Amino acid sequence: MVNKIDDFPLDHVGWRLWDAARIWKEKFADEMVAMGHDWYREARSSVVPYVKKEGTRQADIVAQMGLSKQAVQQLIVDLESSGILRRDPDPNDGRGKIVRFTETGMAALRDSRKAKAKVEAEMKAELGPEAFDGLMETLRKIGSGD
Amino acid sequence: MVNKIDDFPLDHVGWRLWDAARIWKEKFADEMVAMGHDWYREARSSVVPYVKKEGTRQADIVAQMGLSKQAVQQLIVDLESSGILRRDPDPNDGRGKIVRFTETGMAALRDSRKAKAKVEAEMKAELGPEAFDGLMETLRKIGSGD
DNA sequence: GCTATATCGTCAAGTAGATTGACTATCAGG
DNA sequence: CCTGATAGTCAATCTACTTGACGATATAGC
Repeated sequence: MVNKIDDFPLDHVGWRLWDAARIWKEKFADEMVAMGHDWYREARSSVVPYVKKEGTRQADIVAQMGLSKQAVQQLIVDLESSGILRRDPDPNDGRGKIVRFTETGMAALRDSRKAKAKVEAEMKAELGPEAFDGLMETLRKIGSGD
Repeated sequence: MVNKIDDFPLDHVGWRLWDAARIWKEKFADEMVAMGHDWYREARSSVVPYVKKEGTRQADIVAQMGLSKQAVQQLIVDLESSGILRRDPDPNDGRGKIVRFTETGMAALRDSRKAKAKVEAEMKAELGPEAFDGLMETLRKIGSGD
């Protein structure tokens, strides 16, 4: 029987954005786990969108993720030992390594797209297509303004 | 000269929401630091909105934050040693403690409202009032649907 | 009252996801 | 070739949590 907070309401954009993002991630993770991807853990998978089908240089992933190279490496190593990614030496640069999906990783990727599509569809249904599109447009504006 | 990611685009609701939330928090934190609140650090302050002016029982904060009581305690202890919060024994419950703002904390709170208002105003100006209100409405719908 | 059980806060230790620092190997430009 | 920058690695640390164990107090049932 806890009183509602009235003094310092959480009903402001910042909190709402954060909460909506949290809900999305939760639903997505649930979908992934439901499809059998127990390896899927929030942050460990954050590197996945940056790996291209042809493979991506580790340094490029670092540059795009905005994390330290050590942090990115840890994520990659984890996904490597989970059998999702593998790394080959870069033929054009003796220092570099190319990060690629394994076959398992490709399958996981296909499932992650399904999961994403499903969560998006649910949200679209809940909000209505116009509101959903409006949301996307507004969010893009926020992201590009920075 | 990094290629743009085209295979696995990040332009979907989940990522956009997360990114917008991140931008908001960043701006807010910047404002707080600009006002001299160096103590302000993202997570440590997450407990602040749950503390009412009259004081709030620690257990109630725990219940509302959705974290373990130990985690909440750590946050409170940190803010206590930063001089923002203080704790008194609950007169109605020998086990309990009441969390309150110190004078410093009240001042910080007033500034945090200013910061929030400023960031919101900026966002409203950037997006236009209709888009901003639409955003809020949509986000509330997402939050309540869960 | 008395006892069983639950709740409140605390202490301690462990984990996940990041950080910084130090190092080796390699590359690219004078 | 040196010189300096870049790519990746290893190790230690930090922060924000977690779970487990515990003592003190409160509450319900008898």
